[in-house]
Amino acid sequence: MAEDRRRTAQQERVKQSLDEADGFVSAGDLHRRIFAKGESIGLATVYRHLNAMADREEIDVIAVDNERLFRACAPEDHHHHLVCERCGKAVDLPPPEEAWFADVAGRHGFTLTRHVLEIFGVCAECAAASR
Amino acid sequence: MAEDRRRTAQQERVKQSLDEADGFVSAGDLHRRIFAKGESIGLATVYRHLNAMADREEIDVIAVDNERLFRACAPEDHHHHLVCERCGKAVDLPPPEEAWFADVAGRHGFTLTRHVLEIFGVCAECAAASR
DNA sequence: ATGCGTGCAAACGATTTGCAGAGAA
DNA sequence: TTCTCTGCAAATCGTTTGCACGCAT
Repeated sequence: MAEDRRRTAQQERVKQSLDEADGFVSAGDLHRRIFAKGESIGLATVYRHLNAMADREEIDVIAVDNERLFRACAPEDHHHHLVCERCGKAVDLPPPEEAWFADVAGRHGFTLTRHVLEIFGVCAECAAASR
Repeated sequence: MAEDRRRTAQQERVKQSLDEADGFVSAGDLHRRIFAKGESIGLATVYRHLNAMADREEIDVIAVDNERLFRACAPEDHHHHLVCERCGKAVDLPPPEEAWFADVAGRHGFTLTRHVLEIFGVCAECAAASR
């Protein structure tokens, strides 16, 4: 069954780092973050755990440009982010428009299953630093 | 400027084949379709035109898994789609909320660079077929 | 001891780029 | 002629996989 999985340090590192990262991160990002914490892991292993968790639907995945971004899935506090492309800082966004999605979907005869919204930009500090 | 572009047969082939393809197609698909019509073109050239048109926002691009899909699209009905998870059918979404992104970003001191919005669901037909 | 999990490097598929030659202006 | 566009092949990039070894069970 699905329960013959082993509990390992790497498993934990990937999951924890993904939790710490607020918002979407790429596999490479995550790998870098883990090393930044002084811990070690192979890039391939990061991918393997990321894919495994995605298969089990424990995390969210979106495809952007030529890479995939992963995010710890927290169904309850489902909200969106405004992410700084320079420093990675993320700001939570209020979900007032949440209903709009279901509305639009329904208007086109669709049954809504999931949606993803991420906004990227450059925060005031980074903008000031680069000039 | 933008007007020192030359008009070539390849340019036309890419654009026309994209028009003929109903829905989203990958660069490789398009390349194959062009050959299927007895015409010829280099794969790199297909990519170059696809990217050029995408930059000019003459076509739509969505990232799925590890590849990008392109589709002919009128400049007015800008971005964002409602995608059926079963059959892949994509419906355009009106952009009335477009301004909301820049607004929210600005309110947090961010300079907007790009945003990702994906809405997935099951279309009426697929919903009916699966029951 | 048994076999899943890991690291490394090679393999891969999609996309990009360098460069010399072809063709539009 | 001039200078952009094209084709081909090599180069990148993100991701996956083969294989031998280590470690959890």
